[in-house]
Amino acid sequence: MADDWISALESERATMGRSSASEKVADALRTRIIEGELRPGTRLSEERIGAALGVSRNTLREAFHLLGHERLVVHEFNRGVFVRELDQEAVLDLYRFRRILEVAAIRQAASDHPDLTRLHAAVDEGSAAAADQDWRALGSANMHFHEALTALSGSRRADEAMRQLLAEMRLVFAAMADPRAFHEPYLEGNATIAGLLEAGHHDDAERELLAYLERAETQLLTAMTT
Amino acid sequence: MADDWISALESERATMGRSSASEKVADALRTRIIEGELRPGTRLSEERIGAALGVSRNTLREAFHLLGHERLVVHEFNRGVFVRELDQEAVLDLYRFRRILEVAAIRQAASDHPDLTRLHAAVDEGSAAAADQDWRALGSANMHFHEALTALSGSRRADEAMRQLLAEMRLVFAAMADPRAFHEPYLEGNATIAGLLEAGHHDDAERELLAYLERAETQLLTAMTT
DNA sequence: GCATATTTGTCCGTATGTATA
DNA sequence: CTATACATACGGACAAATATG
Repeated sequence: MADDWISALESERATMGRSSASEKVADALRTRIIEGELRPGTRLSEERIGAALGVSRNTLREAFHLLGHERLVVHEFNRGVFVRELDQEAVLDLYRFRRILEVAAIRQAASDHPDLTRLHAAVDEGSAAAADQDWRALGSANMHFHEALTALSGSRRADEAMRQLLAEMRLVFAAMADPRAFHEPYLEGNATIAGLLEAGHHDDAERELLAYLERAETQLLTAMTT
Repeated sequence: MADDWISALESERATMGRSSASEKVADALRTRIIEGELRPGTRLSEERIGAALGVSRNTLREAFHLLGHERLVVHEFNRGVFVRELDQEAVLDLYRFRRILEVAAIRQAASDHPDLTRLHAAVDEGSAAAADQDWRALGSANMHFHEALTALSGSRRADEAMRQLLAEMRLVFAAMADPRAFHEPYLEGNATIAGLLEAGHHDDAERELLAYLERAETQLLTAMTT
């Protein structure tokens, strides 16, 4: 059947005993969206999901708001809540914003000379994941790298904006056929950028990052046309 | 029959009829927060406000979520929602992020050579407000200028981030004793930046902007210590 | 520290309005 | 056009957490 995911949701009921019910519901739905189990475009019916999770519609609506805040779902008035679908224009804007945040972080690092251990840790995490051939972990490590890079800007808001942005990018990644082919090439790029920053060559690091983002963007866009 | 009123109603429908009850409630609360009528730190009781506005608690809670997304209120679990209070650290981060967004916009403008009419319009709007001695309008014009400046980056996300950021800054402005003394000096700075961009002197525009933001930031921070 | 009152978190039932087959 | 399914919104209820005396 096409909606096996709804019966799979029922197994979550046991773990949802304590603390903010709406957040628990949001967590359950978020992982299923990020894992690609809930495909973009599917409508999230209040009645059916509420019944499956054993929560009231009020609580469920609060969870929908949380996910809407993260842009993982879109709310259409009087029509319901749908898993977000990213079109090419959305991906373009995602990368425009990434360039703004990550370039600003590198330039800030040029004057601050901040600690880079988090950045190197993310590179190591990626190497380990690649060695284990765990492509999902490799994707996570890649995101951790860019989170750590953005953190160099010293702005919590920039951090949070990047976290949100990367969560949205998972919507596209989940639809990618071959996660290895997509994530693996960027492992070397991350190491290069970290090395250049460590050596104080911030201009080179910026150039490498921009080339890196350009490659990733075009690769994603061409994958979306097919 | 003279049923002109039907078409008159339909024009209303385009603007008003689209909004849900929770959005209307959020609008009402937002203006009261921005105008300073609801001071930072005050708790927004579900029961009292619900009764005052004639909406149910469920609807009111949805409105609270909307305002929470805009960071105008903070939600403390099992305690309620409060009008957000910005401390000095919050203002520091606000300005850190403004520098990132606005500097990125100017650098993008240096390569894109985009249309600057919106920017000049905001400057004119400020001049008119100053001539009318309407300091509230001057504050709005100032915000429109920075929105228009950020728009030069070409990123919708950057636009939205700046809109949110400026809405939060109103929380501090509302607490300022003398809006004239605060907003008036920046009118000249806006005109200078717009002129430098028009002339293609983007580096000078960036320097002027950074000095401008530095002044505003320290002025706000010192005003907050008293 | 305790007992009380208040307020939020959550759920339920229902009525109304809206979209779609 | 009708019928069905669904979202929106209301009001009441109770448990749990918090604030107050």
